[in-house]
Amino acid sequence: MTEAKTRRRGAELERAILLAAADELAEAGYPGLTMERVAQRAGTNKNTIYRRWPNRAALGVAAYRHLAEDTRRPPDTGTLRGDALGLLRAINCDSSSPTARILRGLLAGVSDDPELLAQLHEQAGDGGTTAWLTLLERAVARGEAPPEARHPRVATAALTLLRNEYLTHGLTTVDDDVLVEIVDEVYLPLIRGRRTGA
Amino acid sequence: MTEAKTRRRGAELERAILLAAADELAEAGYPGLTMERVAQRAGTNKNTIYRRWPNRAALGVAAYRHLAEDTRRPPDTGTLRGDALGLLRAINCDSSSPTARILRGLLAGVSDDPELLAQLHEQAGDGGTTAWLTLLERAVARGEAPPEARHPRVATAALTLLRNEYLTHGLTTVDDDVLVEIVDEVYLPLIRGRRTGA
DNA sequence: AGAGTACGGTACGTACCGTACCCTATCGGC
DNA sequence: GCCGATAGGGTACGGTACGTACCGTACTCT
Repeated sequence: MTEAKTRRRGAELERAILLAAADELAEAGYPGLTMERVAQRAGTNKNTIYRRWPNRAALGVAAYRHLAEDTRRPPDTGTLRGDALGLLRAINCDSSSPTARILRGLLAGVSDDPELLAQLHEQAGDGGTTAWLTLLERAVARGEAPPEARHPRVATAALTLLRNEYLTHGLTTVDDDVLVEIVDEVYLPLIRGRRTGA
Repeated sequence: MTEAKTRRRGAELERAILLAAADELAEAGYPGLTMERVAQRAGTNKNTIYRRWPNRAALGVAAYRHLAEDTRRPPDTGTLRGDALGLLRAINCDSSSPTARILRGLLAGVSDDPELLAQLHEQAGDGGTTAWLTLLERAVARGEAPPEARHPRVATAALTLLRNEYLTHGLTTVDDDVLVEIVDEVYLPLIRGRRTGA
């Protein structure tokens, strides 16, 4: 029936598997990502999957890349506050429903594999560092922030606080009040306070 | 042989189970915490464990309380910088070897149980809020920090950054340089920046 | 056309969760 | 000091999922 088409190979098949895995991740989270279901959904079998990824965790991380497409183009609202809040809201929106749960599961699943954990960190964490830095650059150019503010750990502090909210509270979407609080009570004071001469 | 003693019951048995579970957690992490091993180590059987905790996640969270004894008495060094750094170092020390991995595993394992997640959050996260607030109070009293700094999200910002380091980098112990950077580049500027009139 | 390779199907071994069943030791009341 | 009720101990079981092995088959490349 549906098998009338030609047998897929190589990259095409690999994309199909990753797509199926990403769908399963979105529907059932990492704990619900089973090799058998992925194989069935992709119209293939476990054998083929294990030829490409050594275990479930590796497949999970690879599939996660397809879910967490980096859509972090920093907004340009004219003020640091607006930019920061906009970026947080964008992240909170597209990182909305299942992502936090999936990320928690993956973080646990790759506990014993430093390489996978590094991949995951690059994907979920510091992928956005440059966005935050350019956002700060603009604020510096406007004279709104001191040049000393351009520090990676400072730039991403707001993101770190937001991610902490996801990870420890188990929330899928953070209330907008929290985003405002992070920006007004932490991020902006932090930038202000990095002016030298204090 | 070793069974010559009397059969344990109630609280005594419960403590033995929790102790065994905590040991297993420390040795093999949450993924390695199996009911059978815990039962064997405690000298009992799964039956008895399931009479007390409904599932593995609940047992894991309960056992975690025994591992993460809250030893956060804020140090008193006379400066905010010294206090904050001391508290971070204390946390980094006793939260050293396996705790990050265990916490990652538990966070994932309780994903679908809000009550357990709340327990875990209370234990691992905001249990230290008061310590950070008293630390800030002293700084305010010394005139070293503005009164506006006494805000929960501000007070625990350093802890949040440290925990983020644990969770996303998979590190068991964070390098002291990172602690210094968190305090000097983020925490102290943040406190400074919360002075009004800026 | 033929060798080599990649895919598909399936069955298997292992591990572990959670449950059921039954026996036995201990406790509290009398 | 006996006796039912309760709680602990032992074991076996169903169910699920990971990861592996084996083998037949389609495709590719020369």
